[in-house]
Amino acid sequence: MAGKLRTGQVAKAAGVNVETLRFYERRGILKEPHRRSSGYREYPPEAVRVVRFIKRAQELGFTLYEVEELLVLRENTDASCEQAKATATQKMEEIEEKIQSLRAMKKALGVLVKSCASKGSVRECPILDALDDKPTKRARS
Amino acid sequence: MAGKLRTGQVAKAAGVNVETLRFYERRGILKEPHRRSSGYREYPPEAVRVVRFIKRAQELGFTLYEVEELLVLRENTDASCEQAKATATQKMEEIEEKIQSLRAMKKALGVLVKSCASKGSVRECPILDALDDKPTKRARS
DNA sequence: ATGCACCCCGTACCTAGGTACGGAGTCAAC
DNA sequence: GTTGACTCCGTACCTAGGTACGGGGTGCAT
Repeated sequence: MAGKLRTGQVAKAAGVNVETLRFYERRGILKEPHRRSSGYREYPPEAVRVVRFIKRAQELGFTLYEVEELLVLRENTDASCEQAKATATQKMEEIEEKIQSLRAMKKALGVLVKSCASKGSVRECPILDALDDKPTKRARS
Repeated sequence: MAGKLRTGQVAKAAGVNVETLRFYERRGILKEPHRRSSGYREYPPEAVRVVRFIKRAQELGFTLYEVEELLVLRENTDASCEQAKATATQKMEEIEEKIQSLRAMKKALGVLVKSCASKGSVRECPILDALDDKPTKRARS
């Protein structure tokens, strides 16, 4: 059950093109699927989710390398547990900082919209302030 | 008060290199500063904040083009207000979706860390699920 | 009035992340 | 058993976002 998928099907379902799958495979971010005797790749349905994850994570500002780290965590839950835990914890912090920045940006845009809606002009636009005390390097403790 | 800055100073303060400033200027994302009679650029202190904003926004997954849109909003608060409002509102939605995705990712990592801390292995890692139903169209509140 | 750091500009080059090409083999429906 | 869509692989090419180079001018402290 749960048919195996071929490259074209995975690509279409995930919204990427076939060459991208091969590219990810070469990069090691997508692991090599089983092959038929003909050489055709046969992906498990999960592959689609992996690829979608990759694309979404990229939109969130993660590099392929970082995405790979995240995916490794996924498999790696028994071996080198402490290591994995440390990585995960650190990623969580990074993610939290991104969330904070995005919240600030959203808020700043909200202010713009509102001032725009009510009256004409706003001096001192808040957008720059939004990311000004950037949590970029480390959230201040 | 508040001296004008030269390229090197802005670059250093913002953590980029000088060529990057020129590159942004060519791209139109950083507007051309005043020049001395010698041809030297003189930036207002705010330029540093603009550049930092650009860098941070990129880390949040925005392209330079998108960053430009955001920066344009900043200046554009009187003219074509309705237009600006629409753009801002749409960006806010996009940002909210990113926040949702990041929250989901963070939570998934939390599960990993916990399961890792307590016992050995976890089947069915939650990371993929995190972005699986990406909030692209329907953010769950 | 010289030295050294800094700036100018144009142009070439680089990395990340794909995309496209093209000749050959495979699958399945007709 | 042929046809048309799909897949294989290697290699070349492309876009975004910078970086580096190099020859020449500037600023200012000594």
